[in-house]
Amino acid sequence: MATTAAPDLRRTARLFHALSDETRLKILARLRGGERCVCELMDAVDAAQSRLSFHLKALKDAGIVVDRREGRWNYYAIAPDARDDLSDALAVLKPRAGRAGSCC
Amino acid sequence: MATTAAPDLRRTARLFHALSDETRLKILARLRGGERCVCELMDAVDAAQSRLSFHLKALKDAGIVVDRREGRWNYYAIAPDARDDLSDALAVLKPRAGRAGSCC
DNA sequence: TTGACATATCAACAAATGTTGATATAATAG
DNA sequence: CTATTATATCAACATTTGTTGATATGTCAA
Repeated sequence: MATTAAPDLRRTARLFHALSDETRLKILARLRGGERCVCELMDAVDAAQSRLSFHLKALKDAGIVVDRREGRWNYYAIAPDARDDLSDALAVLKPRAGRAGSCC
Repeated sequence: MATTAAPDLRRTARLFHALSDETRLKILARLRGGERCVCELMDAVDAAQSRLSFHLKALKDAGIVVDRREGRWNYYAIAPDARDDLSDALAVLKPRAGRAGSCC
C-alpha cells in the first residue's frame, strides 16, 4: 500500500482541483501515451495556445506533469510520482475504524 | 482491476471537482468513520449550517455520498461505489501504449 | 395546535478560476 | 543581425464556485 500518513488536506484538495477540469483531463489523456511537445497538444486538445499554456501550468504547479525544454520545444510528461500521489489521495474515501455512535 | 472503458471526461472532471475542496475533504474524513448526522458534521467541520449543507449537496450531486432521513435527522455516508468510481478515475494518469514519435 | 429543532434552499455578494487577445522571451534558421 | 517559430505571461473580462444571513420545510414534543 502506498498510503503513509494521510497527506495534508490542502494539498489533496489542490491535487484534485488540478484534475477537475476537462481540458486538463484531455491533456493528460494525450500524455498517457508518453511525453509530448506543446505544439502537439494544441492539436490534440484544440485549445488556443494561451489557454493550453494556462492549463499546463496548472498541472505543473500541482506536480502532475513535468516539463523539459529541448531547443525551442517544450515537452510535457506525466510526473513520475503523480500516480502514487493520486493513489494516496484515494484514502479520502477509505473506511476507517471510528465509533458509530448515535448523534445529537 | 476495476477499470473498464475510461469514463467520460466530463463526469471524471466533476468527480474530481467534488473532491477539490478542503471543507468537503474534512467532511469525508469524518464520514470515513461511518455514517454521521449533519449536526455532528457541523461540529467536526466547524462550518455554518448553510455552508455545510451546500457542500453536502455538492458531494451528493457527485455521487460521493448518500443521505438517509430518519425522523428529523439526516444521515450522510460515503456512497457504496464511490471508491470504485474514484479508483476508475485514477486511469487518467495511467500510461498507455501510444507512439512516442518526435513532434512538429 | 404551537413551538422548537434539524436541515434545505435562496438571494446577494465575494472570491477564485478560466478565457481571450496582446505582448514578451527565448531559440534557431537564414 | 533579423525574421520566424515555440511558448510563456499579462491584463481585461466572463464564468463558476463558495459564503453569509434570511427564510422555508418538515418533524417531533408539549
